Amino acid sequence: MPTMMNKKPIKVCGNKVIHENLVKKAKKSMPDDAVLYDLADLFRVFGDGTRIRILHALMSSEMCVCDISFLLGMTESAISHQLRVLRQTRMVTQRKDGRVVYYALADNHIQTILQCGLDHIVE
Amino acid sequence: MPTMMNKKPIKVCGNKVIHENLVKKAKKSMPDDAVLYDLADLFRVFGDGTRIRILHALMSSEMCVCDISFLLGMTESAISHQLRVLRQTRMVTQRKDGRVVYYALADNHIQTILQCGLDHIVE
DNA sequence: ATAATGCTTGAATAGTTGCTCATACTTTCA
DNA sequence: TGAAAGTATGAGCAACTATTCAAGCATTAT
Repeated sequence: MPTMMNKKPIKVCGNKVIHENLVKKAKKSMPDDAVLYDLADLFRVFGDGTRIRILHALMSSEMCVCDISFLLGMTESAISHQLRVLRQTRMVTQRKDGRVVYYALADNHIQTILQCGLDHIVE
Repeated sequence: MPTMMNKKPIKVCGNKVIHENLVKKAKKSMPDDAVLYDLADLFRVFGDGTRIRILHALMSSEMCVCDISFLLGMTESAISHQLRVLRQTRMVTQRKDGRVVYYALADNHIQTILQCGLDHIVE
């Protein structure tokens, strides 16, 4: 299905070839830039190997910083820094018990998005 | 539902508190690191405002570089650079017609993932 | 041919990011 | 009270990234 038939390029916008109708249509269907930037921010948090592994680990069960640190073979400091990012973006929640802090996935949207991506990876 | 009941911290791994059973369970359910890093790479591509807007625009219809450039109010060079990233990660496809190059979403997984994220944004 | 158009590309640069290291905070235990 | 355990945090640095700028390529028009 050729989308472009009888849509000849026409001159607009200072010597640029533009398909006016396509651009208008696209513009109409686009959410506010703010929404799309928020969306990018969301995906950016998932866009790091350490954070993805933390999130996947928490799918199994809540865990403390030590557990995650041991599981991923990384320093507690590095994990704590990433947990902060996940906390600030409300992807995980904290529960303090004595001096141990347990982290858990904030809601099941997180799992859904992760699974969504995994489905694409495995083709 | 307290996940942690009767799971007292035990000493493992050089003076660290570890919930051995939880860590083992998490480790079993974790895909290979390679898979999770690929997943992170996938999300990282979505994790940029310009690329997200390009992808969303292409949900409406295929478009040429000029169109996208005009729609997003950015230089063709900047758009072209990002399109390269999207091309290399097989998220968009090219179709050349004369000196105009039309880009389109590579497959509908892309839309699915985008929608998945949008659902989370709007709560 | 020559010029113009649409797009691509490499280098340069400013901004961002993830980890390390040292330090500090909080809670428990002796 | 002091020490230790678990975690958090700020500074610093190396690695990465997105855009700009200038140049180049391919195709069409003159």
